[in-house]
Amino acid sequence: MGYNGESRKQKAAATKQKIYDSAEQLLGSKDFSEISVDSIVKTAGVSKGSFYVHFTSKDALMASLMSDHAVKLDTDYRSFIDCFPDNVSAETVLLSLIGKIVDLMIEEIGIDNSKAVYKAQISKDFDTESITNYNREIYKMFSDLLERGIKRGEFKTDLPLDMLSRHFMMAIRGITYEWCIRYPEFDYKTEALSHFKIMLAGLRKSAV
Amino acid sequence: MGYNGESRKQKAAATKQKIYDSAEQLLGSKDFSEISVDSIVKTAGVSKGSFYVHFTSKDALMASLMSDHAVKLDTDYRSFIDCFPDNVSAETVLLSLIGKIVDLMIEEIGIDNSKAVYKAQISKDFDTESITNYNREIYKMFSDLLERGIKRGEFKTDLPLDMLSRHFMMAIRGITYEWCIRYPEFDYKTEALSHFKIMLAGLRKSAV
Amino acid sequence: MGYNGESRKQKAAATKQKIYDSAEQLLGSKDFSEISVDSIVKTAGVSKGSFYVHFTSKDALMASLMSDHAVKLDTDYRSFIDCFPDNVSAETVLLSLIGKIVDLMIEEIGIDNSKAVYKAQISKDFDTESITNYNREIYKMFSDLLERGIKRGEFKTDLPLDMLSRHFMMAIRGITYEWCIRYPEFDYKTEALSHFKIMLAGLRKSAV
Amino acid sequence: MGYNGESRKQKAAATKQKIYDSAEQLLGSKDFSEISVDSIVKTAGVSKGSFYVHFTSKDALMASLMSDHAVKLDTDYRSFIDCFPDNVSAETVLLSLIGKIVDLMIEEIGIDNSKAVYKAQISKDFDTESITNYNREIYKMFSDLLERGIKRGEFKTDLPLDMLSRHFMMAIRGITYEWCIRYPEFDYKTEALSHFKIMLAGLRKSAV
DNA sequence: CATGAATGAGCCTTCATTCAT
DNA sequence: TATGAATGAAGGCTCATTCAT
Repeated sequence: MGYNGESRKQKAAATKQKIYDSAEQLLGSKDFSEISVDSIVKTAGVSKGSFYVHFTSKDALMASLMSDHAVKLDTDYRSFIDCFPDNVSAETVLLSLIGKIVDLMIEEIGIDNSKAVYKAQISKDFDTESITNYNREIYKMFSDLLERGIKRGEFKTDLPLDMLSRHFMMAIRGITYEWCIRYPEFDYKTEALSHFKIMLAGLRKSAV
Repeated sequence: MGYNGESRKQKAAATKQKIYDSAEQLLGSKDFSEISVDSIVKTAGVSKGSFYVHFTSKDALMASLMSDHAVKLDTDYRSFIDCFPDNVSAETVLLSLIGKIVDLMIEEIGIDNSKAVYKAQISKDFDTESITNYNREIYKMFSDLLERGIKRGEFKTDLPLDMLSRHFMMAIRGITYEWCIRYPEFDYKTEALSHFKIMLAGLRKSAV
Repeated sequence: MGYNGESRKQKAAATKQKIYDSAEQLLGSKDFSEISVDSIVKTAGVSKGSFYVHFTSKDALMASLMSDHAVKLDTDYRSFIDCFPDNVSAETVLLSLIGKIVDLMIEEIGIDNSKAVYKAQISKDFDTESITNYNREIYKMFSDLLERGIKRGEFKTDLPLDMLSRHFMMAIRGITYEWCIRYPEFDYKTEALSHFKIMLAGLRKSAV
Repeated sequence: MGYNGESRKQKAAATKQKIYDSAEQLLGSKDFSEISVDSIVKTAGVSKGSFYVHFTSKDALMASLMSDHAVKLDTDYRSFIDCFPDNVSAETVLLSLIGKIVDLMIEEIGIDNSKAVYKAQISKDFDTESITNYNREIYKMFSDLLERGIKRGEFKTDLPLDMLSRHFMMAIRGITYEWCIRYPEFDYKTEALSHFKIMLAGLRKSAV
């Protein structure tokens, strides 16, 4: 019986994962509102009833999906930043982080999920709290690096730190949005680096 | 009879406008795909049949909505730019244009239509040609002003003009997106001006 | 004023005719239930209101259409029959009539109207009295010719005249139905003549 | 659980049958295009959603309806023919087959389904492949019997076998069509037998 | 846990008809 | 007569969700 229970748990987890994976896969080629529970369970090869055993609703699944990505990204970013020695300039680390963000967006998230996220945030299709939290984390990283740069005299600015970070957030978002709507012609990484070079130049000898 | 004919036409136009306005209003609180023709005609207080008398489809109405705004904005921007005397610095005009864009977004388009537009572009729910045209126009204005600034020696940069303009487009988009998802807490105009001051500073004594 | 009244009448008649012609034209390429009043008035270039000025309903127009064809055909058949001299054998006239019927079906009615008629009779889409009358007329012609043939000793049969005529009606109908569903591969005329040769042979030396 | 599963399947099958039967029933009094899914489910006493659980579309249901009848008829005809001893004349078997066809049309198919079939074939409302197959089967039976008759010297004819069979098909169709539009006054069986007696007489001592 | 039949509101669109002008 | 805007009932179909087994 104990064994049986274990087996059932494993099976249940497997079922949940199958649904999860299928949803992610479908989200790749379609829009949130275009994906039906039917299509998810069909792709997963499970019954519709199973879906509602593991997820309270379609929205809940989507929110869960987002959350997982966000957590993964947070971890990746943090460990990326932590690898830089202290003597590296804030500007260098910031540009590296931009590059890393772009890399992960392309490789980990993918264009379709990115679109989904950007749409979701605007239309509040489902709970986007996890995304918001995730943004807060990136925001904090920008903030830390900018603070370090200011303390070291790399940057000069009259703007408060949180506003400055927000500008960085908005910039990366603008570029990513452009990527979403101009894909695949848009050279995401080149544009991002180029864009932030302008911004960082504006901070170096600031007249703001 | 001439008068009567006029009266009927007026009534018809009024009906069309009612539908139009209702759609715009609903687009505020909801997503395009969440708005039903039913809800539009109910809000407008007309029959569903009337909807299809005046618009060939739901998509057509939405496209029409977008197009009208775009045309109006183009005109406004152009006449705004043309008002500046030649001796005004490109930086001043650029910052003024940013301010003007923000003003029009807030007053003419409104937060809800803005959301709709941003979503529409990502999901290609319907024909976004008018939006594309509109963007092309703003892009051209940025390009013209930046070119003038470079010729006059205000800006120094190694970047080609079209890339520079694109960075401006992306920046304004990033800020507007932020406004869309942070409304009403977000101070759209202040953030926009502040942001572009950084970017323009980055162009003034360029190390890019 | 008198002239004016005349002019209006003419105009009205013209409008009616335009509607009429358009309906006929559309009936050529589409099915009765697939033709909308909208499409008719659009083709005719008149308003929808006009349609209901001249026809009480869509059904009424269709019935009228059928009736006109039927009357025209009746006249054609009768005058065709009357052209034969008395000394021509009944069999010859009968076969000629079959040929004539086929010719008129192909040239005057057309495959699409034929289909429409055959469908209409079964589903009673609209008033088919005119068709029934038309059939009665053909029936009468068959009856007359068969009677003549029997009187002259061409045919021998125990069957009553009306039953015999009905068999002819059914046969021509079966062949026409086949034409309707096998068009354009089906050789209507050849098949029809061949079919009736068998039937007439069955009457010549009857064991029925 | 095994039993329960069976019970569920049975219930599902019952629902499908209810929908099926309702469609058949409605097809009696109305035209295919006049029957709505709404009316079917209302008659069946199930939800509209259920309809689409069991049938992929309205067309699919209709095609299924046709197909089932056709398969049943094919089987019936064949076993009927096979019962005759070899020494029975082809004419006798042919007339018996006509009688059998009429019997089955009246008892198994019914006037309403017959109408539906005849309409369907003309308007190609839905997939009529099953009907075509069914016709092919009857056609083959006619062909086999006629061939036997010719070989035995019962029939003499210059016409090729396939044309002869087609004439039989057209004849039975013409009579059935008459039944469809003259029901209930029309004596289907009597007329059919009488008709084919004429045709067979025409083949016995052929002058064709 | 797993199943999948059942639900019914909702979707966009079409259409014959009416009626004020 | 002529117009065409207005109507609202259908139309076929989808879909997230429930629940008995």
